[in-house]
Amino acid sequence: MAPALKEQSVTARSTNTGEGSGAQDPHRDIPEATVARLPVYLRALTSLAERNIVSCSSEELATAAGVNSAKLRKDLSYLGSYGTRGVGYDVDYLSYQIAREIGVTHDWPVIIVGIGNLGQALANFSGFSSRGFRTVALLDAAAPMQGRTVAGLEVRPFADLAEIVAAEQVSIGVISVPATAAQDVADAMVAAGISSILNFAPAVLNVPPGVDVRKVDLSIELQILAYHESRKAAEADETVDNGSEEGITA
Amino acid sequence: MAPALKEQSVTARSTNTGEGSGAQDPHRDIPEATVARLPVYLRALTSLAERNIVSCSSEELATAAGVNSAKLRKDLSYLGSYGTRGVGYDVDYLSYQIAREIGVTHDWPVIIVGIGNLGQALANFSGFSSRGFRTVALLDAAAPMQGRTVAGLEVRPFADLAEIVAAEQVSIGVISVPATAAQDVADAMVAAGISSILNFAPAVLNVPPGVDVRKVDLSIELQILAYHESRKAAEADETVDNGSEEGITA
DNA sequence: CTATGTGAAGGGGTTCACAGCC
DNA sequence: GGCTGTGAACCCCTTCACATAG
Repeated sequence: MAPALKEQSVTARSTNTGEGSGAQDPHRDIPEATVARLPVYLRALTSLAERNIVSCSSEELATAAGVNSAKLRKDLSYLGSYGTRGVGYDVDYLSYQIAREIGVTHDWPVIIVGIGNLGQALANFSGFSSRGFRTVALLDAAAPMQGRTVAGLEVRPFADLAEIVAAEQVSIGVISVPATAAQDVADAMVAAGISSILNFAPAVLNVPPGVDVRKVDLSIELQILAYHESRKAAEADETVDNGSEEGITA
Repeated sequence: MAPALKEQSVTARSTNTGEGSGAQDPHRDIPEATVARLPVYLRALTSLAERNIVSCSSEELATAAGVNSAKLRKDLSYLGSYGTRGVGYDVDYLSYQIAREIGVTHDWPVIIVGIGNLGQALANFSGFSSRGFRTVALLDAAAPMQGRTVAGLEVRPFADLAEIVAAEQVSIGVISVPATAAQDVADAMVAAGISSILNFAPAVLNVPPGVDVRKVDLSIELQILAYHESRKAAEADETVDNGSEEGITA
């Protein structure tokens, strides 16, 4: 599972017109936890489609997505009733509905700032360019990188950021620079008009309200694993120490 | 209090062995959400220490970590009382206590399987080798990669996995192979004795109970951003449409 | 008087179990 | 009969507010 999914925006504009009646809201608000799983369902559906499966039950889709079926059905219920009782879901139809809800029926232009080892890997990552995103520019502040071609794109100077964002209507930026430079890059991105940032630098970013930041942090993930690994080791020791403790031994 | 003993599963799978008995002392159980933030606090503390700050309040540390102070204090309270009322926290002391709780007072050996663009970036990532982890081997199934040196380590055949894991006592593995190969790699890792996996492949992994899997998925993160970005656009349109904000439209 | 540590209240998310429809 | 869609119970996490200690 992805890291804790708190963190996201402050955009929290209460769109709640609410007052008075139960009038249908313009946009249902989907729980954040559900939003984080929709892409997983979409991928599972794509995988089923590739195997020429046209229809599936909530149980099957849930298994493919790695969740339980109750959760899957509850999640899908926030989008609407796209299944057929007693039958299941049409793979293509549900795929489209989820893609539409996420907003990836058309491609989003994305820029990557920081073309070091990680930035190059991201630029080459096919998943980027396939599922709803198109890398339109690579930027780096270091002169040696500039002008080189990575993944078919020329690396351009960081100073061109604002110009590119405006020209290509970019609203999503990826930061893969060292931690010390991350805040400056974020500031420049926000100033240029970007309102969603995916941050790979191990640094806390300060951004104004209305800008979303998601963080991917390798060493944090490893440390979380280490914590549980430590406990496993401790438990094993304990079990050896006082062999019993558990009644089921019989 | 001794809440349910139910071992929660951290990540996707891993229904831990329901260790019975209500022994509470051995290891207090720290909420998963808190565990996920401890590494963030540790990094913030390290950052403070580098600036020669020896003491800090919960407010200062919380700001550095990007959370609010109430949450920080609550989190730290699960570890014990390591602060001084009316004063704050000693940076070095608290750092050590958190590192000890996470289990990163000594380095964990890690192997990386799949030395493509991403694998090479991970191997070169200094954060890996600094904060409690040491990359001991790089493996790849493709002959052309084998024997090459990446980040000072020779790339070895995937077939050597079990041997290396045993020799180096590896319990944490990183998967950076294409999605189609990920499950096979995971199976081999588990068979070799690895019990924690960090998965970069866009695939759902099935692992037996007791094995932890954490997933880092680039396109999922982007899609979550896209969802919010779509809504921002929709809201902006709306605002333009019916210029009035609230209006009961009498 | 200051800032930590913590019961208690409040909100979300997951799970259950069944009503509703095919 | 089977499977979806969903209210309700349950549980965890966050936030508040203050007792507590220096």
